[in-house]
Amino acid sequence: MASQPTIKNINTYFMKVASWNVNSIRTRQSQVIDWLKNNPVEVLCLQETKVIDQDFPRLPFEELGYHLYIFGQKAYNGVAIFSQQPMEDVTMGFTSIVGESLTQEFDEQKRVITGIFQGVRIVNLYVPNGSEVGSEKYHYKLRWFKVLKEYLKKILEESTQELCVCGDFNVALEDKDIYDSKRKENHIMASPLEREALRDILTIGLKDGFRKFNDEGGHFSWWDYRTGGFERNRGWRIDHHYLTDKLYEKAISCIIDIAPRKLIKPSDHTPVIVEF
DNA sequence: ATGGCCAGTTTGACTGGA
Repeated sequence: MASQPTIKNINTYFMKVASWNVNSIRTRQSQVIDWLKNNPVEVLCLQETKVIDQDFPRLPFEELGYHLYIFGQKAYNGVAIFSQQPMEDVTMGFTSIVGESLTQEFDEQKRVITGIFQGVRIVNLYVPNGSEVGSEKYHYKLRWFKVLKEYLKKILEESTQELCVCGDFNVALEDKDIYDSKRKENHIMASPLEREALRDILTIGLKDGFRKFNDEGGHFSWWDYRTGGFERNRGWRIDHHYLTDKLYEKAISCIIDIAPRKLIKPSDHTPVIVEF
């Protein structure tokens, strides 16, 4: 776990932003509440909430003092941001940022939410899974990344804020982000075109917060339910925080908290927390 | 070597996840 700010860095401590694909907020409600009590992060970005907005369990999180910004749909996808103070300029989906001509096929799936917290623009993403390399869903994922780049470019052009772009990217950028990379060379989430699409987005000026602090392999944020994956540490690092330069320089930690993955009936993902 | 689990809905059978 990340330590509390020390004397040395206390003047630079500003906030923690966590990202967690919970695989249904209703099923994981009590785990998220418990986690927030132990980890009172300023901002929590959730993915795969899997519930329409009117059925989202707001109250228990509001009772913890959080403001909720939610963008959900029935059964699939769904993103949310919880924040300890109100956020400004909250926007759901791609369309209002980049216009309808690019995004018609994308905003039916609720995967994008952004807002400004204490002068930092938070972008919370649930990138399409892609199913299998070469499938229709795979090509949808690649097109989605192209629109994401336009979206982020537009946000960067139009704002003075630094960006924290986080979420479930469904891409492991490097071989060391996968437990057995040699056997996954053209696997979904590791294929060259997916990695190229994500790397291309990062060229607009974003850096991986986790890799500021850790060069090692073997650090994962998702483990398959089916394979006994967690027990064998057969995982992937696919949940990321990408930061613009000043935030990257300011960052003082980025850690993966594997404790929730050890619980009974866990999400298959576990939270990742950046502190700056 | 293979496939294995989980959540939600279309419910005891599908889709989608990754």
